[in-house]
Amino acid sequence: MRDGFDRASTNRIAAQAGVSIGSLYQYFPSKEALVMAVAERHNRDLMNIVRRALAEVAAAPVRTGVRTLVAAAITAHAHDPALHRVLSEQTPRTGPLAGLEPFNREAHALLRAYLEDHRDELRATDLDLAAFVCMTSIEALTHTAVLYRPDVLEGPAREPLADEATQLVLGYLLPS
Amino acid sequence: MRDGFDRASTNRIAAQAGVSIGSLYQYFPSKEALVMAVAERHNRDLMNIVRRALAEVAAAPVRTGVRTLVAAAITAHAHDPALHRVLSEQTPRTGPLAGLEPFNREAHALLRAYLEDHRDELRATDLDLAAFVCMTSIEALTHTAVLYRPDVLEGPAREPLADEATQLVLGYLLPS
DNA sequence: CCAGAATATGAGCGATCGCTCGTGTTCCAT
DNA sequence: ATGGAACACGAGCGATCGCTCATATTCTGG
Repeated sequence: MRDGFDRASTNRIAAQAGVSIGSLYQYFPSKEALVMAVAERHNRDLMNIVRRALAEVAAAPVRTGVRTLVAAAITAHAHDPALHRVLSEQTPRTGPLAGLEPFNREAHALLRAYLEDHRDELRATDLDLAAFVCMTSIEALTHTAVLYRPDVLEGPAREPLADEATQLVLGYLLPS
Repeated sequence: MRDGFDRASTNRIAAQAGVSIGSLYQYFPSKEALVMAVAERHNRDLMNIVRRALAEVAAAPVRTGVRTLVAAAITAHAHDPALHRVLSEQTPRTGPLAGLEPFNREAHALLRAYLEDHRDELRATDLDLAAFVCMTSIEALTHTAVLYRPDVLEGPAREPLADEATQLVLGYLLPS
């Protein structure tokens, strides 16, 4: 039964970190604060990858930009996958840890801004909805692939999944 | 901190069910078994929806069939969303509850079989990968929408999300 | 009506949790 | 060298967990 957050008891965390629980509680007022600190650092790392990628493609057309964004999503998910899995699958959206939501919000807002800058290349009109569809699809594909299907990340083609995800999103965004 | 499985203590479950814990443990040998029973019933319900939808579209072309499959995915996710969220987000993929994976496996296999029956309509060649991409995308879109974006399920258009998801998948599957 | 089987009950056991606090140790200005 | 601030320590508190078991209640065939 116990897994994720609950497997990480404060005593175990302290032992693993090589300090006593007493010391641990001098730096973090509660287990919740400790988890928040870990989660926020992780999310900051991820957002840096996302922001850098979006800045990099800001001037690039959607047709080539999406590929870069997909690659960035894979890179982001490959960054400490075990931690990412626990945080994304076990963080309650309600309750004291709900503050992690802004990460998704910002990524969504940034992607929407990029799409709006390139709206003349796109088929869709509701760019908020389009950004939601792209974000969710890319996130799910890379997330699932990194955690459960590492085989599709390095196949006969160099990166089959990245190619497919790019196809998926471009076929959706661009006019046919 | 406590949420999901851990918020549901055996004593609370028993009280909520209107029986004593003693009685509860006459029917389920452990909390794990109880959770498994709940999860299996839920997954059976979902698989029935998926199987029925795939049987219904078996002879239909991809262009019209995908829309039905997307609708089925939304229906499935709308079936007890709170339970679905706990099961899908908090069930550890490793450990004693790992037995829930076959659900995804079967759905993936069924979709792949459908795609193979219609391979002459499709652009892709690796239908296993294509099934993975479609499953993951549709699942993520409907899952996220039902749980966190109910607004995109009933907008100005009758079902904006269903339309977008169908566009996404068809644009990916069909030759341009 | 009754014996025994089947079922229901909940106090409480041992384990584990997050966390406290009295104590020991290290460091540095004087 | 010394006194005090800052830091580290871990035994153990109170709460809660999953679960047991001695006991009470209900059902059923003769």
